[in-house]
Amino acid sequence: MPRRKTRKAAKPARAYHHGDLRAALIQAALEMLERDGAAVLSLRAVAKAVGVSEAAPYHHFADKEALERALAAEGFGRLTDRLTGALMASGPGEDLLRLAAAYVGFALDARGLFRLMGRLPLDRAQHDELAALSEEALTPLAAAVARRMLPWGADADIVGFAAMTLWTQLHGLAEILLSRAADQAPERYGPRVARLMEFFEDGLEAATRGQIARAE
Amino acid sequence: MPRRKTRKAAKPARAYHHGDLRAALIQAALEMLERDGAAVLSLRAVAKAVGVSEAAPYHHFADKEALERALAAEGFGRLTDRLTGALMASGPGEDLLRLAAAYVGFALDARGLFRLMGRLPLDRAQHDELAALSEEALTPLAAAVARRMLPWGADADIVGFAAMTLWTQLHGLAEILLSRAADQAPERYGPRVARLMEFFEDGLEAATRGQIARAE
DNA sequence: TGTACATCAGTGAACGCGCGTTCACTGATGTAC
DNA sequence: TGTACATCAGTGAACGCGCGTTCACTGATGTAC
Repeated sequence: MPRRKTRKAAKPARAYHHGDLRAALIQAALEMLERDGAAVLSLRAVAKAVGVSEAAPYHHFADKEALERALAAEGFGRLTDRLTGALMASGPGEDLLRLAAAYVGFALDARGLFRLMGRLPLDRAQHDELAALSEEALTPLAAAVARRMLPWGADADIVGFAAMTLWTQLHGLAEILLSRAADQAPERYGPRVARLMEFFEDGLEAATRGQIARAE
Repeated sequence: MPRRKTRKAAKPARAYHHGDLRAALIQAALEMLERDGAAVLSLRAVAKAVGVSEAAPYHHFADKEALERALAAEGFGRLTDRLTGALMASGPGEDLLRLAAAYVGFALDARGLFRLMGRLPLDRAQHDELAALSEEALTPLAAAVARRMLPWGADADIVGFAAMTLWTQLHGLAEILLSRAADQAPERYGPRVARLMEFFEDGLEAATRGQIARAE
């Protein structure tokens, strides 16, 4: 087996150049986030976990908040993937329940990351990439709501509002579950999520009827 | 004007004994919470703000978390008061809207405190006083929902669930508004809250009809 | 193919900071006699 | 009413820590010629 000195892929175990330190820092930070919680994340500790000097991260992130925002971006991406996957895997009529389970499941599986995502400011006004990513996660929710409501004759405005309502509903439930350790077992929160979605679906029908009644 | 040396009330401006240091620490901490955010609250800074040594707070709070829990307790009390007041001041039919405005208003007026309340664990299983206080805040919500649904023939179970739904809904909306500075002007969130409550009320009716239909 | 060199991604040490908490102490207070 | 004393709520100094960030530096890499 010949040794190829110039190939980047054939790096020794502890090269001076890391290869992809940025990704490694994010990965380590994600792990620490779940182990220790979002409150105690530190750049130094992340660097140490990767086995690199304290100053090294500054070649990849301007400051601590830049790392946090990169982590949150990763988080919004994962949430979007999870919701999209849930929507795709849904049979007719079960999409809302699946989406709800996916949202709450994400919050509970990635508590540290979810809390970090929740505390960073999202300001669309200043071209915030994070704000855009957070809105992307809404897309599958909006799609499911539209699929349900449009055949009934709901207009786009009411569909959009219903999607926001679903989002705030799921977000509130997730936050509240995170505060209460006792409620985090699937057999505890599962029925609650199911019933919440029944309630929400009843509301969708009623809101559509209301819109039509007002139009007549 | 005679000087009364033994009267507690006639204390000099800077007495060795403070009088009510515990309350003063809480008060100062509440102010710092709103000024600097929940993330950077420190016992030392609170002591300094009150003008007392760094060690003094330990005569009143076992550790930092004890202070935080006292602050959160105060917060839940204020929230309960605010919701109760909103309910009392409501004319017929406007109670839900008023409660919603009160909940969101509290979150926005006391952002630091609200965030602190949201991140402390609430474990009813271990006789957590804070968990009990957080449930007290639900009472006015449940009362308003009951007032609405009971005349329609809803049973206690569905009323209880609807109250929880209202809570998660309002909590989610509040959290999301806190993340987005642009949405925090009353003229922005006011209509949203109103529409959310219309949607919720439609849901209440529909859920009650659903319950009755299932029972027949 | 070999070499000079610019560029990049690291290092290691340090700065200055604020933090939670503990300790032996002391001044003030209220009470028993 | 006066005094001794226990108790309480403060002080001030210190311990040890981890943090974000900066700096001058150096080793590795890729490229122009």
